[in-house]
Amino acid sequence: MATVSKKMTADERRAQILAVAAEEFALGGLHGTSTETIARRAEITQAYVFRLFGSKKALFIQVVQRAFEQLTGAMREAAGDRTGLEALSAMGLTYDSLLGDRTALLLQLQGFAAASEPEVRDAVRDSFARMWGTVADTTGLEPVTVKSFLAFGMLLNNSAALELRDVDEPWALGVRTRIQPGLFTHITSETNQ
Amino acid sequence: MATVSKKMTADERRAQILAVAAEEFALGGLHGTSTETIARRAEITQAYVFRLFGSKKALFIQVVQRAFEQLTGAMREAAGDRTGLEALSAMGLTYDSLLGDRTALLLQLQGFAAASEPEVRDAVRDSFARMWGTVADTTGLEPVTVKSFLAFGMLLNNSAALELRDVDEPWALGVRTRIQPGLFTHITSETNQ
DNA sequence: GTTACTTGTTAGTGAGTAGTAACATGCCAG
DNA sequence: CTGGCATGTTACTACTCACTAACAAGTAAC
Repeated sequence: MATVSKKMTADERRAQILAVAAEEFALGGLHGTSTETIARRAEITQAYVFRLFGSKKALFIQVVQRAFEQLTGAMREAAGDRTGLEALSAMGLTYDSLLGDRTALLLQLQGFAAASEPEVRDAVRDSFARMWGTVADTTGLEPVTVKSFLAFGMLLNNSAALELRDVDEPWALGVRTRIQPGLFTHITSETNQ
Repeated sequence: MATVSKKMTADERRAQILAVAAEEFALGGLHGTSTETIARRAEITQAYVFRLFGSKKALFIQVVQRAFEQLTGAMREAAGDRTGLEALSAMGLTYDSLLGDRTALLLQLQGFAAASEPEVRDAVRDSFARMWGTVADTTGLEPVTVKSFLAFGMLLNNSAALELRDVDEPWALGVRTRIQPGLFTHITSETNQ
């Protein structure tokens, strides 16, 4: 038999479901993905998904949170001991490199898009706050600079959704233009602080 | 009788449905909004929505396109005869002022989020390209500057989704920090062009 | 090898879904 | 005032959905 079909521990199964659900939710979002689809890809019954996660929304929130944590963790790691603009530069390169695996970027986007559900909104607020905090703390730079950095990240999420990699037009090239992080700090806020 | 219930022309009805659908799709997205909901709010039967728009996806695409056009048009109008940074500054103020009416911003977001559907993706690519073109043409500034400007726009969309207006924490204040557009041009691309 | 427990399935519910076809209603031109 | 057309509804289909309860199967300890 090709299918081994042994029993997993609940934790292993949860991890597997989270992985599958991440890919599906990234494309379909909260409402465009069915628990049946996720269950089928994990080769279990749909009922068991509910036993392990309680509800579809709860699963979605976990998946989105993990995506944020993955990105935030990767940036913190990339910065290492560096601070200031050097840290920001390292973070930027990491974030860019994640274009290869669009999943985490799309999950951020789906999190924002589903934020009209209060529980999702609260979770995403929290995750985004942590991401902001990480960038602010490790770089030690001004809020405006952090804002600029994250703004480019949000644009990157959207260009991942549009698959701009495949578009060869001037505007799409413009969106893909790399930013030189050394000059981030020249953006200043109106209220000089 | 309180309800007048006269017949409208198809064009009037279409306009009414588009208005209602905009509000609903802005919150629920393509898959989180039912045609039944839209029809009920427009006080017609759900079947008639299909007669006028063909499919839910077609209606969604029209709604998203109009949201992009609304924003793009408002920016072009705000710029007026101005060019360069003055035009960009005027545009930025307009975009910001739209935070009051979150609908158009959220619809952009929902358009990106539903872009795994090829028809949606193509439509949003097109709309976004037009927005890029408008900013690039009216300001005449470098691609990197246009990119920065639009990146802040994308962040604004997301902060509208999270209702950051209601959040009174440092990071949320940071996200709301206004950018001084005069210093946009100090962001440069890595590949000096 | 039986007990106790965890992992998993079967089978179903009730509600909601996008989309269709056939019919009704109001309105205007002649 | 009537014929024809545009506006709208009724009634339905075939299906999918999230979620539940009750039961089965594997596994580890003793």
